[in-house]
Amino acid sequence: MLTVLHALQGQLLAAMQRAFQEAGQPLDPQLAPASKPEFGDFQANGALPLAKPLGQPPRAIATAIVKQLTADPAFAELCLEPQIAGPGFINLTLRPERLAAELQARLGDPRLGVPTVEMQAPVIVDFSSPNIAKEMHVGHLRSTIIGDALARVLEFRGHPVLRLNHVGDWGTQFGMLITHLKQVAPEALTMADAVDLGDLVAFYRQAKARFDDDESFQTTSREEVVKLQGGDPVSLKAWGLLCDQSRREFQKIYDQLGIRLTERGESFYNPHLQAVVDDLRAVGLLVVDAGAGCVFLEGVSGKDGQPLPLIVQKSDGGFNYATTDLAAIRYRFAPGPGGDGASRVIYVTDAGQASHFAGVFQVAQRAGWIPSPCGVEHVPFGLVQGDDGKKLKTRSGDTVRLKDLLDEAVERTEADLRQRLADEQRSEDEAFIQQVATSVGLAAVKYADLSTNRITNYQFSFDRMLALTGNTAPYLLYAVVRIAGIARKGGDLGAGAVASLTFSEAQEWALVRELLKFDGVIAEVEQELLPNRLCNYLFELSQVFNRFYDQVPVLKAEEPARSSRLALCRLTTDTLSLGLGLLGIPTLERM
RNA sequence: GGGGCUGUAGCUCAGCCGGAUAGAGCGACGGUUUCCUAAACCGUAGGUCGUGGGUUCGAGUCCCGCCAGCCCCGCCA
Repeated sequence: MLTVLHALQGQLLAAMQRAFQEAGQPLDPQLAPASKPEFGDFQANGALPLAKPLGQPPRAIATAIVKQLTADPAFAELCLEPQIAGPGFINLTLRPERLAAELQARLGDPRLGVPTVEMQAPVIVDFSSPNIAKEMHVGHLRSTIIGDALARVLEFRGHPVLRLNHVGDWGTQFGMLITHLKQVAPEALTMADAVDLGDLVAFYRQAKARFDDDESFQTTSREEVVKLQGGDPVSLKAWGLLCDQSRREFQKIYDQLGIRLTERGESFYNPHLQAVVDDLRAVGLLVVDAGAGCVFLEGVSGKDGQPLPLIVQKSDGGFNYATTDLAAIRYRFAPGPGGDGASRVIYVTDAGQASHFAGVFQVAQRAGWIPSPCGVEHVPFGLVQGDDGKKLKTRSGDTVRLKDLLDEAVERTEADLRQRLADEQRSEDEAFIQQVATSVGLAAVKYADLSTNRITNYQFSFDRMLALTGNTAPYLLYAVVRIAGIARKGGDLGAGAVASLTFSEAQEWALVRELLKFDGVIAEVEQELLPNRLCNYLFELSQVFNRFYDQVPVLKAEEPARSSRLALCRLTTDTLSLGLGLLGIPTLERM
């Protein structure tokens, strides 16, 4: 309905100009979707702010606007007679035939009315980013799920999206890992093929334990870091083996979640780190303080009111994460072939890194690495908390492994499903049970995360996310299943445009109006980067559909109502499937 | 000390650029099954939007103070 909205916006503004062109006041129709169904489809609040400057009652102003508006034949074609309500709101209701026409246009449209962007510069979404040689844990859950959903929405809008996995594949911890590897599995370094190093987490723990206890191991580890940074072939080979092993483990999770990522770890930027510091020096931003290369931040002061530095070169000459992040920004905005030529770079990381990114972005900005119309954004999200409101931990107090968390969701779903089958005396084969349990379980985890505003902390609860009622994945998936049921029972949902759509019931019109909101919601998510807006919409759509399904017969209806209702079913399932798909959630035929 | 985020119904959360009587879901209570999957639907109860000021036609929303919780603050990421 965005095109309708824009048309109305123009008509309202023109009407206001005709009515009050002498006023010399800024005119804004303040057009918005109606706050309640009884107010129609849209409301224009623009009369109210004019009351004082014009010295007229707001309802009189609204009346004057409406008079001009109704004189516009284009408006009369779109809307019924506007209503003035309350202190001076102008309520607009679209003509039923316009609504039906809008719906008709979406029936044959795989994009469901969502336009494709013209601009073709790449958008980078930086998300997930686990550390090599460590396991993915609950801390990676939100970044991975939210980042994937945002990437999908941007891709759907037509942006070329680069999904970057900025894995932690460099740093001092590799000294001890490589030293340990060389001593424990020297044969791995001489073999041509990748070897299975087994449980990397245990491997990491062993290396860490030795590093903490054994002084000579520490010394060797430190020397190993230097060798690695110096490009020693054996050290590099060992490093590569560790990365490969980690990569295989990460990939299992990504496959399970259906998430596609391009790995480009921190090490990728190593060749560019020195240039970052050189550039900063060249533009006069670099200050050496206590031996460290710093850029002092503007508008950020520390304890004694002194400006706070961003350290880009340690006093020992080494680089740190700020250097790497700066190198990444510089590379991502730089034109090809030595850069990505991005127009927008989005970082999906936890809110705790907000000040770090603010500092890095400021320095990149001042260094001139972010070209003018382009933008860099931190997309923060809150902590994952347990039922107790504290950071989520296992019963023994350990960090929750992502794999365990996902497995438990699937197991719980399976147990639920088996119970239900028994209660209903339904019989399904094993493959069906596994498929439904996996699909619903993972969908529930994703949806629960995506459906709350990402900025606040998120309270993780299997019971809530797997509930079959309320704003949950199972509820939405069930709406899709119901429509699939109608199709199985003889409803033809595959037909093209229906000759004429006719609606008579309130539930039908409610569904029509809800379906037409889809394009606006997508535009909002693209701009605000808030997936919960899409979740809320899909939940409301499911509710409106369930009301319709409950109260209005489809298959048993007489023509022409039957075809029109089937068209509503078809558009509902298409919208839910597309919307859930953009959240990374596949739908089911039966459950 | 400085900075950031959060505070809305018993619980979990929405709330768009400041707009009409602040909304859902869960839980509670009460209904609905010859009928497309009741994993659903309908209804009732439940609020000093942390708090005190300010801005204005109008504030949950914007500004200032305060309270509470969480997070960040020089060589980890």
